[in-house]
Amino acid sequence: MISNEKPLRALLGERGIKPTYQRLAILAEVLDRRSHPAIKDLHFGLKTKVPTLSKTTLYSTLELFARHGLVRTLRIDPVEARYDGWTAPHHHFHCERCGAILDLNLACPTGRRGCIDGHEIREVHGYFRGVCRSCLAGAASSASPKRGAARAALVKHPSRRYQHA
Amino acid sequence: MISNEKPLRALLGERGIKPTYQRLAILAEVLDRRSHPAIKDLHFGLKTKVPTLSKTTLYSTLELFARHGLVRTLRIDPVEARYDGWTAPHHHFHCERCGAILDLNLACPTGRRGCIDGHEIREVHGYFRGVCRSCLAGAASSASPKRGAARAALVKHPSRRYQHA
DNA sequence: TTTTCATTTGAAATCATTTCAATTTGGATT
DNA sequence: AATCCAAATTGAAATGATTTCAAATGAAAA
Repeated sequence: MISNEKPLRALLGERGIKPTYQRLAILAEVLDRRSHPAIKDLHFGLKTKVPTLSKTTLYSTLELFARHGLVRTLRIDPVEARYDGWTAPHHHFHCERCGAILDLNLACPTGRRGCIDGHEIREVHGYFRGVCRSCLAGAASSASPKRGAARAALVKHPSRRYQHA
Repeated sequence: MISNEKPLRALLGERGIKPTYQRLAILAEVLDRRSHPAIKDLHFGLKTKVPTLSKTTLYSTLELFARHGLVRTLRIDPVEARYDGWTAPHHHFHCERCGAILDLNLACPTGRRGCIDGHEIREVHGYFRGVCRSCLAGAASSASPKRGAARAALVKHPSRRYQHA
């Protein structure tokens, strides 16, 4: 019952990852989302399709995927890891008001690899922080996120932490 | 008993921050370190000078400093926040072996401010991850850090998490 | 001195992440 | 189909950074 199952199986197969039901579902979910979901968002989103799915499996599976370049782990949110199914080089913006993480179109050496100062570069992240367009437009009100440098409120499709009750 | 106290007082004074003994000590410590210490490192490093210093004070004080541009909060280490007393725009490299965070000399728009795609940019971070020069040189052995994507061992001046017992 | 207000403190709570042992699964073999 | 085995999954417990909170302290003003 996983939509688009064929190409997903292929994606895993190419990397020698056994295509279990959970893995296919997780991969489908993370590739389908543009909002850079956190573990708990994926857990919530998958609970209908895979009711028994544990967070432990989510953690280990996403680490597996990241290791094989299927997803990127974003550490821009101080509270929790966010996952990105779009692996082409691009930058990210984190709104400190609503917590949304947005893709940025910006020429930059995110694709840069090789060595710098003798260090072997394996990942490059351009992290921009500030207040997003919607929040600037006065979009929403206040209700402070509990942790991190972020302040005020919600809007959009952010990590659940930033949403109203 | 805080070395270099005068200029530190000035730094705080300019920003209207009351120069308490704790704040002066914390500021001195964070400015003096090149290793991007975590809270626990600062706590450890200050315990002689300020034996009663609580982590709560460290957290709140560093947040205060960050808000006033005296330090930068780095989120490149998945486990804990690291603090940087060097506020000029520059990039960072995180070694996934030993956990060290190193400054990179690299022309890049870390200084970029203003708006992108309508979002107001307040901070820019260039995060590079990989294996540092020392670790590549076969520097140290193995003893896995407990969390994060990082694997193997220690070396250098990393967050205590990555050090041998 | 007394009042007042900000700062500091330590203990407890929160919560993402990791660890771990037990269970389940699915493929291979009989 | 039944059995076996290694890998995958699970849930519960542990870990540890960070936050919350109320009480204690300190320092300046009245």
